[in-house]
Formats: sequence, C-alpha cells, structure tokens
Amino acid sequence: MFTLTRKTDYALVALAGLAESGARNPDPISARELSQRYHLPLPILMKVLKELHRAGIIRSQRGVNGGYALADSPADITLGDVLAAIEGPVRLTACCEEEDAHAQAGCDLEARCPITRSVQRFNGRINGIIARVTLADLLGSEVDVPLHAIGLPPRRRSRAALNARA
Amino acid sequence: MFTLTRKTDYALVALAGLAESGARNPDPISARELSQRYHLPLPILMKVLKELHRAGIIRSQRGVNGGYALADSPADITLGDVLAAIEGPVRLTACCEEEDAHAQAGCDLEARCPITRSVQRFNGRINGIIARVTLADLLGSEVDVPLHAIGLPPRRRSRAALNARA
DNA sequence: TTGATATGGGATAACAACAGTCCTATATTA
DNA sequence: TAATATAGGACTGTTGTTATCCCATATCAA
Repeated sequence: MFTLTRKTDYALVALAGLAESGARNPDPISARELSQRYHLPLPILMKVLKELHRAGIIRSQRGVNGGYALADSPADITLGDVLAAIEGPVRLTACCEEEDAHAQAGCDLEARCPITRSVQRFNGRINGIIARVTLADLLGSEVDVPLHAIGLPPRRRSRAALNARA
Repeated sequence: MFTLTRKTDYALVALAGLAESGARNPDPISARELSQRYHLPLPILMKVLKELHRAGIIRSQRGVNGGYALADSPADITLGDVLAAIEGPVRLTACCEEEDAHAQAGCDLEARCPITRSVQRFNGRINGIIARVTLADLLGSEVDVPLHAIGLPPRRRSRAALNARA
C-alpha cells in the first residue's frame, strides 16, 4: 500500500513543530511539549526523536529545559532523510540495493527477470523525488512547486473506472 | 521502506511474461508455465493471478490448454492498476482516504496537524505517477521516458553523506 | 550535593500484515 | 470419463510494526 509507518507520521509532525517553533525561538523543545501540542503518544514520540537524533536530523539538549531542535534549516531536511532515519532506505524490491552493497542478494530469478532494470530505474526516480521534497515544502503547503512541472502524459483512467463502465 | 510486497513482484513479472508472449501468440499461458519460466513459486503465483483476474487486468481460460492473457494492451495497464489489485489503494497516511470515502477516519490530531494538506497533495502526486507508468514502460526499459522531463532542482546530498563528511 | 528534569540506549511483548500452504469446487478439452 | 487448469477461500508460520518499560547519563537549580 506504500503507507508510511506511524512512526514516520509522528516524525514528520514533530519535525514540523520543531521547524515552526525554531523559526521564532532558538530554545529546544522537549518531547513532552511536542507530545502535548500535537497529541502524539509520548513514549513512541521519544523513541522517534531518538532515532531522528541518531540520524543527525535534529540536535538534542539534555537536562532541565532541554529538548530538541532542528540540526539544519527546514529547506535542507528532506523527506528522504526522514524516511531513511525511521524506516531505512527506500527500496521497491530486493534487487534495488544500495550502490555500494553487493547487490542482488536473495532473488534467484535475477538472470531471466524481465523487469529488473526498469524497476531499479523507477526506484531511482522515487529516491530522487523524496530527496527533493523538503521539510520546508511540507510546511508551506508548497509541495506543488518542486513537482509541478512534471511533464507527463495525461493520467489514465483507473481500471476500476473502466470496469464500472462495463 | 516503501517496498513492494513479494506478491506485487510476482504480479509484475507474470504480467511482463504475458505481455511478451501475447505479442507473438494469442494462446493463454498457464500458471504452471509462468512459474517454470520465471522460477516463481507456483502456489503464490496462482493466488496472484486470481487476484489480477478479479481486478480485470488479465482474462482467464479454464480447462485443458487454459491459462491467462492480458485483458488489455501493455500500454493500457498501469503500475497503479497492479498495485491497487494486489496491495489495495496507495495511501501515504490515514488522512489520504479515497475522494468518495468519509475521509479522516482514525487520526485524532487532524485539526491541529501541520502537514495534512501537504501529505495529501504529495499522495496525489504519487498516485498520478503510478497511474502513468505502464506495463509497456516496464517492459521496454523506457521508464525514463515518461518521467525524464521532471524539471526538479538538483538532488540534495543525503544526510548520511553529510554526516560521513563530519 | 541533591533532586528534578530530559535525553540515550536497549529489552521486551502484543499485535497486524505478509508469505506461503492446502483443500474443494467448477470449467474445459481429449 | 479422466486429465488439466482456474475460482475461491480457509488456514498457519513468519516478519515487521507498535507500544511499553527499564536503567544510564547529562544538565540545571535549589
């Protein structure tokens, strides 16, 4: 279904909160405060924030009055960064390994597979897109901007629509 | 991770096989033959083919010399059709319900969520893209064609790369 | 120095989705 | 009638997600 995990949801909301707040105030925000502001379950949010910190997306301040703040400008934090931090690298199939890895582990039909090349190329496109959508885009409801000049042929009718007609 | 399920993998390979074969020969191909040709596990492949048939993507012929064939030209079968048939509709989050549905079921932070609109828009973009990538594209290793004029700003360095530098 | 606050790093268990197997019914052909 | 092949669904083991909890460490203020 291509659905984001709930942890990723929480991560995006929390990052949006940090971005909005950080624009006005340099003080870090605690997990508890974020949890209350957006009604996110505290234990899971804490876990998510730890993972974002480990990935270098946010910086932390321990102790009283501590909390988290973005490590970079919202325009420099991408959806790809967040997905990689929470869910791991985006790979459509097992044959879409990272460049450096010893590729093609697991799939034994590789040799005669008619779609490996295309799937790998499409996987690259997806990674290219999520590497360009930034937190600033998500905040500004400007997702259309980085994607609007996409230049594709007209959208096809869905199969469901075709069947409904018959 | 955005990973396709194995059933979707099998579906795409099987459809590619049907497309290639159907271009030369109108006879249907059995599940067993597809299984042998591409080394796909037969029981799961049979299940997948049934689901593709129920979705109207392929047509079937029962009995001796029976099997499956594409219901349409490869240029008219989209990745979106296949994903919807095997994995259900593509939704990034719970707040990306189908247009007709009674939306926003489940997420209780909806009201103050800072990213709902943008995520919904991005979800729409993804559905637009998978509705334009066809089986013919996947077969012809021409996925670049429908996506190449994407006109996006340069790809950003990944966070991992930035951290490695430090 | 002590206590309160907050993050850092796991360990662990409940739950849902996926992957895979199996059985029976139905249709078609030889 | 026998063999082949799809139609439909029940069922189970595995995996990944979701969620909770515990203890260690750092910081600040009284």
